[in-house]
Amino acid sequence: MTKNRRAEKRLNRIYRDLFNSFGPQHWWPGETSFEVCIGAILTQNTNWQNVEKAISNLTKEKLLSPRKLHRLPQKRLVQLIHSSGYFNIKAARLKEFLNFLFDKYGGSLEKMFQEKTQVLRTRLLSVNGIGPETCDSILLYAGNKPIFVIDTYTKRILLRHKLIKEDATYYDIQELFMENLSKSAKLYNEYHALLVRLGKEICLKNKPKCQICPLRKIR
DNA sequence: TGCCAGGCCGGGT
DNA sequence: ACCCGGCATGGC
Repeated sequence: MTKNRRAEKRLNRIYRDLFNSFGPQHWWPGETSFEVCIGAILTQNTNWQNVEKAISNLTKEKLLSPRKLHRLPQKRLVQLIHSSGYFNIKAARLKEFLNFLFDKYGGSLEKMFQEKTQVLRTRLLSVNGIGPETCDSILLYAGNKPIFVIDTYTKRILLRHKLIKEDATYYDIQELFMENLSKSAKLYNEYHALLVRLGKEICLKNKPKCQICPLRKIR
């Protein structure tokens, strides 16, 4: 996929329409970079509301730091993140991430993000439990790196606009955005947040002719 | 009530 | 190289 004037125009128009309609989304809805990393893992295939409860438990217990979570027994972690669902597997994934963070960067996110982005991306993807979306969410929303995040909402919306085909992969879709938009973390941040907002605002499955959609093509 | 939510892994073809 | 079952809660 190379730069494509038509795609460029449509993607910019979609962004403009969404921003005009919804305004800035102030993403990621987390306080610190570390909280973003934890949230990115906890929200895998899970409603954000359930994740917020889990994060709020960790906050209350003052456990929301790499060192504290690294030391916390996994059984206790399972209890605290119970509301986020898949608690056993997610506790293990959080531990995998923390082990990685301490092994490679002495537990410092700051050090981790000093790594060259592409190198860090490859390394994060090798952590068990971190796939493309979780990895890119960490890079963009915790590390402020210009990497576009793709999720199910994004794919669904682009399908409706016929900007991609059904069989497009994560990387196909990511390339479409990154080849055709200016390489800006701020833009990627807001754009993806707006797509999620749109995905939540309208029910694409049950309301095929939603009236409130700001994008005329999504009905 | 049943369906869905800001995925990813591992085993089977 | 795909395909699919499993993982689990809380809200509507």
